[in-house]
Amino acid sequence: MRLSRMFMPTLREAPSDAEVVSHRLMVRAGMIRKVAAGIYNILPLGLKAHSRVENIVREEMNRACAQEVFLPMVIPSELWRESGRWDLYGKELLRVKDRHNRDFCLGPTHEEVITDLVRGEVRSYRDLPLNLYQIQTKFRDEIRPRFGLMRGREFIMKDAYSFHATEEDAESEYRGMYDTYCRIFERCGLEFRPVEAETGTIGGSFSHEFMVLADTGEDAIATCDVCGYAANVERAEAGISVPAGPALNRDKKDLEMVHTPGLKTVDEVSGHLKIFPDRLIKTLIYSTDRENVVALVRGDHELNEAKLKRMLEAEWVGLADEETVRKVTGGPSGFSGPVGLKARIVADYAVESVSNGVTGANEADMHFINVNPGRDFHVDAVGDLKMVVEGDRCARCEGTLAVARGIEVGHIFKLGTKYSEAMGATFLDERGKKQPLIMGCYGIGIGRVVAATIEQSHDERGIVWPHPLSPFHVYIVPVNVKDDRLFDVAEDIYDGLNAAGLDVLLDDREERAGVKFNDADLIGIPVRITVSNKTLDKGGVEIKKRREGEASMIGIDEVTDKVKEYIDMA
RNA sequence: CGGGGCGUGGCGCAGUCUGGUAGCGCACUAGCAUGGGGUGCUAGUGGUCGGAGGUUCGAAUCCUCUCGCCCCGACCA
Repeated sequence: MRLSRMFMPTLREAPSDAEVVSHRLMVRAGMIRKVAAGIYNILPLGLKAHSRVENIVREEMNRACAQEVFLPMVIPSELWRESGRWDLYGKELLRVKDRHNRDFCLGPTHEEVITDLVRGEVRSYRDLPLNLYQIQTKFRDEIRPRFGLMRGREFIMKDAYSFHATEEDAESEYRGMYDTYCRIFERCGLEFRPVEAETGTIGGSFSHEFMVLADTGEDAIATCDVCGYAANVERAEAGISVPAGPALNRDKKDLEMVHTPGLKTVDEVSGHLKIFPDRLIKTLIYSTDRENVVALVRGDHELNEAKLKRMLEAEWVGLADEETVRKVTGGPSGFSGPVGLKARIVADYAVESVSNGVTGANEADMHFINVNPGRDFHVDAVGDLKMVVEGDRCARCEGTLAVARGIEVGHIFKLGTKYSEAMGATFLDERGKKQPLIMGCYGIGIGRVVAATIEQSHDERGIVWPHPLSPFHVYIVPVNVKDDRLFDVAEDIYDGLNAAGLDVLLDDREERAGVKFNDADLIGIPVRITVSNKTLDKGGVEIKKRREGEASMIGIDEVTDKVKEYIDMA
């Protein structure tokens, strides 16, 4: 490709709304342009990077015997009503009406469509197993799109769905996809980590996320360096830590009510009473799809709603509104406590070991002190409810958890029969018995892989593409296109590299060398060949690797071999 | 959805408080020079000041409404 013909509008400055480095660099390199919040045009350079990722994904999915299909983006509401998600998915589901006033949605994910397709065709266990995937545009009306392609509303995703006759087959497919995903991200040149994850609105029995490690990541992951346990903090189990000795042995004093005017937060109350926050019992009133519950965590801990939801086996949980708080506790929010409550009370393990603690008194501006679990209030269920933090004990071994940030680029789910049962997708087994299909689903955010790559691989001058994802292999800079001698050599090299099957960008613009060097660094092509009279006089051209600082001289006839050698070894 | 902020040429911004003929840098066009890290000089192109309504002799500037975008929050009682 000749740069003079390429639509690659590079920018010296980034738009002020671009915050993270991948977003800034993608805009500056002319890879993307914004159309609306979370909605982008993808320009040639950006599309080439996307294609590189897609091709790797295709190759590996095909190798794993998955087959590519292409499903519609506009989906009739009936399918979503069948699965129950029309009502459950919430505002992220963009709903539209057609001219007949019928409801449709823009597909944020395709379990319904694929299940509908498969239930119509698959009759027998002989038709199984099946793994179908597509690479397609998804739309999720995100609450707050940001960071360019990292959290867009419209984005390109590879999603695969598998169907099996037995649990064993389904789990073996899940493990197969796990391996396939590892291979995909390794081939992309990413530093990543698979972690145990929450299943969210997709549902299913268990799942793993594939996280690219990056400080700008929106997810936090907890890892144990002793046993290798790794999980999204939304999911991560907390080990039961042994409370400090004196706390256990403290004499139980009499319950007492104290005046705490206007003091609601843990910090305010503990500051006022001059005690550590771990003496407080934080009392959270939750509404769920079936009842209101009281959840207790220690004052210095945070509640993990996903854990609460699982413990309660609820469809959804959410903090209760003021009115509900009053109904449950009899007092205003900010002064809730478990003492005397009739509602169901669940508590984190750590709450049990608080003695002579502090809680709200279910009365405005009042707290109890010297509260003791068991004596002053009952707990219906105890479990792991806290959000893990750096330094917590690992739940699986004696190690300690570290918390790092990551970008979720892939997610695999063992779905089970959630969709097949809801939508009547069944097959006949060997004995002629009707069974629901056992499903799995496996997603990769293509654009996120691109963004995460840049997030992980850049310097102050621009992008530094890992070879497999780079839009071009080589960038040729003739320092002066008006000099025929030099430009002819550049064109010969260009032809030679093209003939060798490489993707080459020839900067034939009438720009100064400095401009070209800066653009070359910005768009991050792995190899740069500079053609100038200075080097031609010494019988060669200059080769510079984007990842390395120093350039070196090579003979003109060596260029193709040297470039191939460098590109292939990555 | 709550709070805050911003909409002025393609991009980055000043001007708004205190109303008086719309400005800077980059980019773009032409010419000359230059030709290894965003070069110099000269001459240019390009703006309904997000939109609608109002106040005023006069509005980018004041008032009302509206649209869009960004940031924070929307879980710690």
